[in-house]
Amino acid sequence: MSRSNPRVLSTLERAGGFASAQEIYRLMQREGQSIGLTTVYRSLQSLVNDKIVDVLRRDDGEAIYRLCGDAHHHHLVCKSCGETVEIEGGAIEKWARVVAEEHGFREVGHTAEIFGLCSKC
Amino acid sequence: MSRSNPRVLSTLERAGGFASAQEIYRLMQREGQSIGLTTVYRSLQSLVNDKIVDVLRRDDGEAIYRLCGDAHHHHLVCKSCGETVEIEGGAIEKWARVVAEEHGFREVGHTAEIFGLCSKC
DNA sequence: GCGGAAATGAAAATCATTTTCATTTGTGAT
DNA sequence: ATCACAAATGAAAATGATTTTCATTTCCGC
Repeated sequence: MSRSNPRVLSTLERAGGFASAQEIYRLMQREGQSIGLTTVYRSLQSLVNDKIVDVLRRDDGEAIYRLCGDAHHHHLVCKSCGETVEIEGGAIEKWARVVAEEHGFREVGHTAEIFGLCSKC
Repeated sequence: MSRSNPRVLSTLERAGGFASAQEIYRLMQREGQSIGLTTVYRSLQSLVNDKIVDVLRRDDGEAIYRLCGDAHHHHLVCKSCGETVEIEGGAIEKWARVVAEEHGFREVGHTAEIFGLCSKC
């Protein structure tokens, strides 16, 4: 077994609590930290086992890791220029919980994103 | 551009309307149908573009393709067994529209998915 | 039939992720 | 300090899904 390398968790936090393994690796490289990709993967794996972070999937299938219990938010993204606004999702949280309960689901999470054209585009 | 090979759609239907590209390919092989993996991927891609099938992700990141009615809906997916329930998202629709308007966005769309463990898992 | 566009598929390329394995580091006992 | 051994590390190879390339085949309209 292996333990999580604390620098990985710290980097994930610094990344906004939301990043892929590759991104964390590149970020650490750029910061001059010496670490192997293998260790990044192993540390994330271990953080997931310990339920310190959550795994989600991007649309392209890449795994993204998110700090658990992080007040999570959603994104409003411009299709054209990519401008992104972080938004609260109070309504969504409740909707997800209610719908899941109705169908007997437990340990529920969700993803939601809104996209459109921003006022400038 | 390429059109969907009808045998791919037919196989997806026969598979219970829920399968990965690799599974569809293997299934067709086993049935003695001659087809290339590339064509399977291309056909599925095209079916997705035409909104005849939906793409979801298994826990391991593999893409699974699923027949779906064309009414806009969301999914409640079991993280463990993949069971999927189609759900109405009335609350989401409104939320997305309101939030987008607040930030001056137009031509708004959204994605939303709920995942958890179903009662059997 | 002829010619070009679309479809096909084998093989190579890509990319995230996992595995292997040899090396390094940390720790506890002596 | 030193020895012994477990845990951690990371480079490189392996894996597996998906995409790309490209040469060949099939289809269709003329």
